[in-house]
Amino acid sequence: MEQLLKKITSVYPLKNDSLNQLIAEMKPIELPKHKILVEAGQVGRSVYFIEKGIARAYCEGKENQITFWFGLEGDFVFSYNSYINGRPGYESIELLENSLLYEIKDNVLQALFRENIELANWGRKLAELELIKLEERYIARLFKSASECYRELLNSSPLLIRRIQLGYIASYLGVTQVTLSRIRSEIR
Amino acid sequence: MEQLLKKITSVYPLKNDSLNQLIAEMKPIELPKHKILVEAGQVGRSVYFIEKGIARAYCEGKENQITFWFGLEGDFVFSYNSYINGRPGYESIELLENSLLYEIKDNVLQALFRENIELANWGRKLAELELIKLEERYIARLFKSASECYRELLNSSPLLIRRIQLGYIASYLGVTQVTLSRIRSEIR
DNA sequence: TTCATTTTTTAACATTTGTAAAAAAATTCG
DNA sequence: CGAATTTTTTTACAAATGTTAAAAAATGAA
Repeated sequence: MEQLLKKITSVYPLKNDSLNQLIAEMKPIELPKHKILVEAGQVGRSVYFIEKGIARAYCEGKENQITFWFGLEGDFVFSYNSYINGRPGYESIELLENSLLYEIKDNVLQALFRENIELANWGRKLAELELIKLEERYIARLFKSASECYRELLNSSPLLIRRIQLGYIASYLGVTQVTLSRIRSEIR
Repeated sequence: MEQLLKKITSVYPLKNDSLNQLIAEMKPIELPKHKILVEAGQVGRSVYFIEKGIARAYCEGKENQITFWFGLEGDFVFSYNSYINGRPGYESIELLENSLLYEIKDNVLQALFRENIELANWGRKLAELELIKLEERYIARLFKSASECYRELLNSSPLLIRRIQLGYIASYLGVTQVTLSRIRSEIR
C-alpha cells in the first residue's frame, strides 16, 4: 500500500480528497505465477499496480512470442489499446511470479477522470510518463546494439535479469536467445 | 485551420467554449525548410501542429544522426521530454519542407489544462494517442524485418517516401542506407 | 535425492547486414 | 542550360546475427 501511495503522488500531486477517491477504488488482489492478466484479442477492463511481483507483455508471432515490456514493483500495468481505446489489444500480459497487485476497474477510473480535474490531470501525467519511458526505450534500441542494451539492463536492473528467464529478455532486446547467450559469454 | 479543428475534436470531443479557448491560443506561423523547431539539449517551449509540411525528429549519434519520427500534415509536434517534464530533450526536430504550422506556447497550454477539465482530458487523450502510436511502431519493429516495414510504409504513406530522402527513412527503419537500397532493388 | 523437464550454452554453417569506396542518378543554383 | 553538389545505387569484402541441433546446466516434482 505504501508503495502505491508513493507512486500515485509522484505522478502528479493530489490533494487528500482526490487521493482518497482514487485509492478507495484500488482493491488488493493476489494472483499466481503464469496468470494471464490480459489476453490478446480481449478488452482488458482493469488497470493494475504491481506491489510485489513481475509481469511481462508479449505478442504472439507466427512461430514465436515476442516480449516487449516488463513490469516490476512500482509499475502500473495496462493494455494500452484497451485502456485508451476500449479496443482489444494485440498483447497479452502474464505474471512471472506469484504477485500482489492493486486493481482498479477501467470504467471506474474513466468516471473519476470525467469528474475530478486533479485526477484528469493525474491520468494525463500517467500517460505522459509512460510515453516518455517508451520513447527512451525506442530510441535506445535505435542507437544501441543488443550487447549495449544488455549491459545497461544489467546495471540498471540486475534483479530483473536474475528473476526473468533469458528467452524473454532476448526477445525484449530484439535478438535470439543464442545471440544473447553469446553476449553473456563475452562479458564474463 | 480546418484540418486543425478536425484533428483537435477527433482527439477528444470538446464543447464550443473549450474548443475556442484552445484555438484562440494557436497562432499560425510559416517556417522554411531546414528550420530547427526544437534543438536537442534545449527546452522546447511550444507545441506545433502541422497544417502543411513535414518534420523529422532525430538524435545525434557519435558519427551519425538517427531519425526516429516523421510528422506529416495533421500531426502534433513536440519534444516529449520538454513538453512533459520541462526538461531539455535529447532530440532535435527539423522541418523538411517549407511549412505552415500552428503554435501554442507550452505554459499557455499547461494553464489551460489546470483550469479546464475538458481540456485536461483532451491533453490526456492526446498523450494516450501518441502512446498508442509509438507502441505500434515499437512492436512493429520487434516483429518485422526492415524490408517488411519498408513495404508497409510504401503502402500506408507512399507520399512520405517520395517527399523524404532515403537516408532519413533508412535510419527510421533501423538499417543503413545501403541496406535500404538493397531492399528497394528487390521490390522492383 | 533422483528422474524428467525446462532452460541455457555451445557449435557449425547459412544468411543478413554493415563498411568503405566508387559509380550513377538526381537535384540545386548561378 | 550546365557545372557543382547532393543523393542513391552498386560492388566487394568483413562482421554480426540467425538457424538448427546437440550438450550442459538448472529447475521442479515425486
